[in-house]
Amino acid sequence: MPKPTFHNLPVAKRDRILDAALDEFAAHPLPTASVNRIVRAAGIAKGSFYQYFDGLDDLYRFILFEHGADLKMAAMRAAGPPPTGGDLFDTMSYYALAGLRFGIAHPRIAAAARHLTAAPTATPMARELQQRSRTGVRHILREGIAAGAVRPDVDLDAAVIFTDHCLRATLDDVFRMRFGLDLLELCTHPERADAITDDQLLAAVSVVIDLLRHAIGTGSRAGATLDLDRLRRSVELPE
Amino acid sequence: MPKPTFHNLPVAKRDRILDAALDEFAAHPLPTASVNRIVRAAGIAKGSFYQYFDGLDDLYRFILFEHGADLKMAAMRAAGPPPTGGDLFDTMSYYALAGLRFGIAHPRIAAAARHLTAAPTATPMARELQQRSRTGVRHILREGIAAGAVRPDVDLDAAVIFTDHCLRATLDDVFRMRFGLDLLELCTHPERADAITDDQLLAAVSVVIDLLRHAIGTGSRAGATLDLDRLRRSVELPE
DNA sequence: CGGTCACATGACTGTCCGGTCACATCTTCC
DNA sequence: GGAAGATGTGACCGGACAGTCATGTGACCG
Repeated sequence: MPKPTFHNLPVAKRDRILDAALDEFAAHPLPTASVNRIVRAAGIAKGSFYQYFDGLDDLYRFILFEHGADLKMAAMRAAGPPPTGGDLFDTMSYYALAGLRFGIAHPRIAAAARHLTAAPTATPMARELQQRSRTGVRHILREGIAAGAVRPDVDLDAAVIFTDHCLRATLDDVFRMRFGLDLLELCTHPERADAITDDQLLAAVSVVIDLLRHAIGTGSRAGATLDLDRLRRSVELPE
Repeated sequence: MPKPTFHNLPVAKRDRILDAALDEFAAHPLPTASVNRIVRAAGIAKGSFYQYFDGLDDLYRFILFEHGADLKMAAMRAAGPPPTGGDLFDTMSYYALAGLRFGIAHPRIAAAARHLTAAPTATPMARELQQRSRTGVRHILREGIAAGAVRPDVDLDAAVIFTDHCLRATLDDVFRMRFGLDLLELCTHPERADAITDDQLLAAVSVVIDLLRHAIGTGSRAGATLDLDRLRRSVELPE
């Protein structure tokens, strides 16, 4: 956790630091990120950095798990509840779409998170992020099975891993392929996102969700509503 | 490419260097790998290293794309052709199983490759590895469509990405989950692989392939034989 | 006023790194 | 033998890094 000194900072200065940190973490995974570069970009003294944070890890964790998580939750909430009448997979589409939109609006956060999820060496932070995601997915799949939308004969553990990959890595790649747009490019050229229409985004999501639907769905368009808050509670680690 | 001096080396010395490099690349992705550590472990002078290789990239590329690729191809060939009578997905299982076995036998190579595929920043080498894999998958899917084993209405581009993720990342994770065994642990404790039976491995593969079958298969158990050599040729970059 | 406390600063230390190069050693061939 | 070329070597250079700390600054309070 950042030290109290950080939270006491004037907003402008705090934002300058967050901005520099986001730039750094979007461009570099934790092991190659540099305190020196951040303080240079933020225009603060090195000593000050260590008065705000315990170290890079501390800042990284704050950016992803507090700053980023808050922004994302707010965005999901602002999107409103999914339209009624769809089945479980329609609801998943809806949230996946909101997730994509969030990544487009905040490419640096998405890029930082991807550095973590993609890291092959399982750091505690990566584990935590993965666990959060998979706990949520498991929750959804269990509801799906109960509602008759998901085949009850799937191996749940494997299905969780599979669905998680679909919703994150595969969707990411399909997005990149369809729009020829890497997250990092989006960080430096945010205007490129303007060319993307909602229909195109939805189409990209649908392709992946359809594969998912065939893979684990029952074929009966059973309905299921995902309660965002319940989902969130299920995901959050015990305190 | 390594310089001729490297290939002229006495076998024992060359193997010492390869061994040290494999240790390093299994434990560290390219950006944090260190020449110093390698030469220390291999017991050679730093200057010698630069007489064998242009730099770390050079060695990394050699390890993955020559040394590793040769070993893997040999292993696949040694496994023999897939049993006849199965459909396309059975054949995929067969090769996926051979791939898993290779990873167990050569965990350091598999770990190094994963560092590359997982890296979120698309280096030229990562791109090349991904392209090789996806070209092969595309080849397979097209044959699958022609043979009636794969739904012709799938979006081919998306299906390639999807299948590629299933066969590599998802399978990897399912393996890790089922056996509680990370690749890196396997590097340091190869004896742990002894506890794994072929049946268990096949079961892990089958779970993933079944999801894949549901996702993109037609349901008709159409047969298709994958010719390893033709596949390899389709994957190799034009020279 | 003086004293205290929170924050700011950047020079400094010790470490590691990649890459070089002048020199040593070994091989080969005449 | 001895010359020439190939190979081996590690001290050395410049640069980057994380983290520290003595010193400075300014605000607040009695």
